[in-house]
Amino acid sequence: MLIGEYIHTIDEKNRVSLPVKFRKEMGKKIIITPGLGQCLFIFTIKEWEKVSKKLSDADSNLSFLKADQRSFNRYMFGRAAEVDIDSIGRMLIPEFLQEGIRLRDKAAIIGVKDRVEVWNEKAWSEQKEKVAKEAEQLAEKLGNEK
Amino acid sequence: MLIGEYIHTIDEKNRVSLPVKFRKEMGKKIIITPGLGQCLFIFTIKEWEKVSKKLSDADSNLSFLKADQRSFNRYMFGRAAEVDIDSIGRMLIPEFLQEGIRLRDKAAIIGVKDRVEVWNEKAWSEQKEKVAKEAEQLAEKLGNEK
DNA sequence: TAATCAAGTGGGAAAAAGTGGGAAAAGTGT
DNA sequence: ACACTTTTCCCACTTTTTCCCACTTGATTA
Repeated sequence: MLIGEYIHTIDEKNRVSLPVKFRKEMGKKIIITPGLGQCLFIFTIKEWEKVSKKLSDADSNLSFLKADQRSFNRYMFGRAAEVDIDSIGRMLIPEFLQEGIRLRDKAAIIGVKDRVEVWNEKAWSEQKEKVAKEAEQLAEKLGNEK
Repeated sequence: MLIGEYIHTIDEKNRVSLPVKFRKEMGKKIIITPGLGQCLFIFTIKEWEKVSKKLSDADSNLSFLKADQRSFNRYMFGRAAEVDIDSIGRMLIPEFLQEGIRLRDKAAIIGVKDRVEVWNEKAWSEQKEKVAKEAEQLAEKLGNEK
């Protein structure tokens, strides 16, 4: 399971180390897409197959209008990139994906169960702060449902 | 069953001894997450599997499409850590988890039935004091209702 | 009360992880 | 075909983490 938070450098050649704890699970090839919220998603090939299938399936539980569906898919597929992990565990993040989330210098790399997210470090700490309060209430609710 | 209170040092390398009484039950690998209130939760792997299942939406591979679910999963999984217990029974608490509860110097380690909690020592003694009063009132109330 | 043992604490050395950069390879345009 | 840029691959340095050993403290018992 992919969990935890890591702050890594994005260097001049657009490379970022994938945290060691994620490497085994992610394999040698990954898919990077624009995420929802100010981040990127990273999927394993396997996970991406599941996700992309669902996304492109018009009858899925997504109640999108066809036009919306199309443009949403265009967005996800059009910007998705297949990326190799180099011999020492770094991935190369295409510049067109960096722009969207203002990535530079330091990136926060977050494990979220079966995907990885990449954030601008600052945006991540703001996100955390924002969610902290809501999360506690939500968690309490979940806890009570036991 | 995990019970009792222990005050241990958190050293410069972010290590804390797990009380001997907890070691057998916790095993060699644990999961640390932000808790409810000013503390961290420590789960056994087994317990975490239960908890994480409940947290994630079991019916949908696309739980990331829902904004609330997304932020909540991010918060819980992103701030969870799988941690090894070293050969003499210490665990390493990631700094990003320490920040949230202002952990430093002395930590209170509390057994709470099937999980362990970690508190800033001071926060814990305040918490105790607060609960003690409430408990007294509650007991009195219960007594009167007889 | 000294010796012994168990639990907890601290720190040095080795190993691993992360970062940076040079050189070879591939791609592009003239 | 050549010069020039971009990408890829690999090596080397630095920092962090892990592993292991040893000391301290406090309880136990002979």
